[in-house]
Amino acid sequence: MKWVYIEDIAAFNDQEVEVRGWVYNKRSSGKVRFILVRDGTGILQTTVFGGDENHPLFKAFDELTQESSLIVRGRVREDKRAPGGFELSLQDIEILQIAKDYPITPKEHATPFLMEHRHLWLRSRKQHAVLQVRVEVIKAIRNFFDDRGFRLMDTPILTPSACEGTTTLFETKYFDQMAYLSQSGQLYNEATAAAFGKVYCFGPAFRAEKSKTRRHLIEFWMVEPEVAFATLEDTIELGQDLLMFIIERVLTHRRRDLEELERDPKPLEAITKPFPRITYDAVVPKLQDKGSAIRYGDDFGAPEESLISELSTNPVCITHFPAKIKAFYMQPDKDRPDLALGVDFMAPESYGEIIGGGQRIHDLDLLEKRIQEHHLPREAYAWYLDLRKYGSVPHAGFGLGVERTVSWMCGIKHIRETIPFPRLLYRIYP
RNA sequence: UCCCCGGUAGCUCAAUAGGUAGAGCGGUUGGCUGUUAACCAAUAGGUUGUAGGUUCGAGUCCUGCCCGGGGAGCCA
Repeated sequence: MKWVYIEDIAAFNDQEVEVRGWVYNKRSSGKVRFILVRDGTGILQTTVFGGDENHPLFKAFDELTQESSLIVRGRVREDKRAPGGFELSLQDIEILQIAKDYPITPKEHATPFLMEHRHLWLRSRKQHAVLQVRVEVIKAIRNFFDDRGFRLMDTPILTPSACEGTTTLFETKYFDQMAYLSQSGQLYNEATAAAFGKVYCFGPAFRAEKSKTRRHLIEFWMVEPEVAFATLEDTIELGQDLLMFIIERVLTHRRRDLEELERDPKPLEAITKPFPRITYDAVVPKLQDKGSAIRYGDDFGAPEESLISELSTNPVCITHFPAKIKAFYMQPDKDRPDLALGVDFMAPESYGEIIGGGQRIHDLDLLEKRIQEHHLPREAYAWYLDLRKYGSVPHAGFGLGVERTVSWMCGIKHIRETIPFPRLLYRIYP
């Protein structure tokens, strides 16, 4: 008998097939019994009819518990009463293992309990849907850049020095010296961009910040494109196209999962190019009018991010930040050197910053000056300075946070559900 | 790091004013020929996070510690 996956079951109507999976739930109404079988691709209702108590199928049914592993065989039948429209009339149940006392029941549980059982929680419907969206988002990102001629250039995770901040790095021993887990691949991207023109890196980033909010993970995934000869303008265009592409893909391929998550697709469908742009100088008074206590020169907090997202149903691009609150490598505006050519994309619906980027300094003297001003060890940046010595060109890029994007797509509150095994401030198990 | 909140059955919660620790779900047993987190009946299940203190008496009040949740700062 042919082994098929539940997501393909419609193609096998009225045929005898085999499904390998786990018991999601079972129900009984005396002489009619139902097993909901999940196989990783979906959930299928299987039925056992009539017969007497000693029928082998009934005996097997009675033995089964939630999450027991099994192979079922039978005929696929279209039936409106079955969730999904198809069910399997069972001829055979082969039990692989009886699961004893599966901790996650089909009833309510609190988050701490579920996080403690994250390895099992992944089997639940909603978690499954969120991670399916994650898969789609990642695939969309890869396709977007690959199809536009970007070269995937993996950047190192073990690095000899700080990229941006210095107090938020994970330290580890590297034989007889110290190394740090990467917070960003950007500096290395600048080197590969000079070698390959347009590149992107896609990997985990580590921040030892003691952040305890629904928008932070200690370990998160980030995609970072970098383009030689590109300006701030070009990088805004690129970020905009990328987000449009991701949204379109999720809406096309993962509509079922959005339904499972009760995510209203309308706010996503309403997003159109171009995204509104507003400078930092212009947005601060608007925020103050809306009641924010922000002062010129402050960076945005969560309340400001929410207020900005109220400005439009599209993501909003904030540009030209005070150079002081941005990273040392940000290119200054040529008319207003106190402003940095950076951009932050704020997602709608209060999902906050999902993209941060901008144009990098390409002038050697200016970069040297900034490294000094920021008290960074010059030796560690020798290779980075080389990029400005040997054929320096303007260049720009950004970083997109995968988990923040996925929580926005899914309309879920907490970022911890958007990665299979989240690393949080007070949780590294499982 | 700071602020706020919580820890009672396997899970989700309840326990008036300090006075014998309860319910639903899950488990088990039985019933039901189309269930949709099925339903109905019965049944087992507890050192109230931990260490101390106050009291005739503490789940309840006080202190320390442990664990967790929400938020701030910072950021994607």
